[in-house]
Amino acid sequence: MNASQTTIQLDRIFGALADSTRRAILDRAYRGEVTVNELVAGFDLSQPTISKHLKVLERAGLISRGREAQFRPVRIEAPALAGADRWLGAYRRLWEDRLGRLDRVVEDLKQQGDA
Amino acid sequence: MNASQTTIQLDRIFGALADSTRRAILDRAYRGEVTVNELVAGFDLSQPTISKHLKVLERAGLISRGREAQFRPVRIEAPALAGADRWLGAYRRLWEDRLGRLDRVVEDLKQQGDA
DNA sequence: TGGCTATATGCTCATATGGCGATATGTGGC
DNA sequence: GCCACATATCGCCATATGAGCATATAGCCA
Repeated sequence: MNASQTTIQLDRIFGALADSTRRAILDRAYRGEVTVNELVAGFDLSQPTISKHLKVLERAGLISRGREAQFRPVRIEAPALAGADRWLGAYRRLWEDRLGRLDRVVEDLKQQGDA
Repeated sequence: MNASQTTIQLDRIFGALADSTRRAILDRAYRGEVTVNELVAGFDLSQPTISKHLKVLERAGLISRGREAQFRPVRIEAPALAGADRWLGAYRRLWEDRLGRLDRVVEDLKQQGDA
């Protein structure tokens, strides 16, 4: 199951997403390219701290950095997010489709039967 | 964006998913209820270590524990996974639909134009 | 060149995490 | 009540993470 992304990549992707500041940075990058200082202005964290978060996101492949003069604009990267989405997608039938709901009913009945 | 899950819950969910052992435990629980010792047998990790992983998963709401005699069977929980999926879903247009692909083309052109 | 601005890196600190072995707790069966 | 088995918790270690301040690097512009 989920052979398309390496284990370590998924570790990094989910690890990067496990922090609200980094998720907020992604939200911001989703709306368009953004510079480090713009992020610093928006987050009430020091510039080095933001840079460190960006490094985590970059290492996970969730963002890439451009180079425009002395700016290093942050751009969101779809493939890593798509990888996480693909991993989660394998479980989607648990809550999404008719078959999944039916499974849950069966599970619940089994639970109650055992109790 | 993504108001349905609290920040801390998402921190825990993604944090729990950021470990390959825990993802493998979920894979296993997805195929049906499983006991701690069954997991220990399958993972080449000590029983306390597995229990600790289970605690992380439980705290994130990704599993729940039953009680059948002296067993505490592990059951996968859809809502937390669905929460993570919903969060990721907000970005899905980046890689999935026609509009997303068009956006990417525009972005790329803009990039090249700026370079 | 020199100075200004944007960003990165080094250091330190406090806390979190993953692993282990040893041991405690809980539950069913004799 | 006691034993055996399943699971949880404790204490410990090594390493990782997030934060800050101070400082270094890098690119523009005068």
